[in-house]
Amino acid sequence: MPELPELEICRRQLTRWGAGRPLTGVIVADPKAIRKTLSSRPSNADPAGPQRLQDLVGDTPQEAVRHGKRVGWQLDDKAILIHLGMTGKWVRRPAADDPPRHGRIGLCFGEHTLWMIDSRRFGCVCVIPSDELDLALRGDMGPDALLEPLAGPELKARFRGRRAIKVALLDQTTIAGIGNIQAIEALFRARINPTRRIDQMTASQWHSLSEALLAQLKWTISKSDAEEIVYSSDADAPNPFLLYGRESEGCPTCGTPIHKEVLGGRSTFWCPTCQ
DNA sequence: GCGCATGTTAACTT
DNA sequence: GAAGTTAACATGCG
Repeated sequence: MPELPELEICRRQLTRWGAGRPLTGVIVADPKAIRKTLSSRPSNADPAGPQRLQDLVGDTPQEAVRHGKRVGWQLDDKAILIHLGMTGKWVRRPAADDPPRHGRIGLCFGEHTLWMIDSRRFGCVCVIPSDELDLALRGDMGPDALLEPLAGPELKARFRGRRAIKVALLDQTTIAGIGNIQAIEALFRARINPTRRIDQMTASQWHSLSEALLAQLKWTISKSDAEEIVYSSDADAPNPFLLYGRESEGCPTCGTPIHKEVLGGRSTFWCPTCQ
């Protein structure tokens, strides 16, 4: 379930599981998961990708890094660039196990194999030269919402046009890392209506939003971290969010039924009273 | 069978 | 052109 918090967990896990250990093998269960550039389309697969990945065997990865929803993992003179799409995640399994369901790419470190599993196949990996990693990670994205948080005035300055604030938050070129759920929850924390036009937001609202974004991300990360130390099937995990997925339930603050509406093509939830 | 899904982006429409 | 909106991608689930 990847937005910025899940990618931050992914970064920590890859580091914990593989940094400083030589890569002993790779398994390409789905060649189309390796693309020339980060792309959500399997049709953009890199024909030379499997060989490029194979060539990394023997190299040793360093600490993984992250910008927005992208993760980079530098090895000796190449780097792996990772995007998890809608349904990707990494798990660690004993090397002797069969490939997990929807396992796409396996990175072997002796006794264990790290698997990227991704049912919907929007996720991908790329193998690039190390010196291209920084540029590939950042691309034309805005500052990372967690590592480079903006105060109210700076935040306001980055938002142009008249779009609804919730739609603008999902635009990665403005701020990198905010997805649909984090946008919904942060706007509730800031008590801002998701349909509010960005050119009509007050200085006070930009300030609230700035604090709410950071608090929301940190909260989700701390929550996931505790749960994800031991990986378990996340099939029917309880919904930990205040508004997301709770249409018609009572607002946690005032009890008003939560409103759901599609904004910018994605389901959006808010409290008609508090926001 | 139908509707929906946490991301990205090509293709439309204003 | 700019800006905003929708459909499509591939697949599973309730």
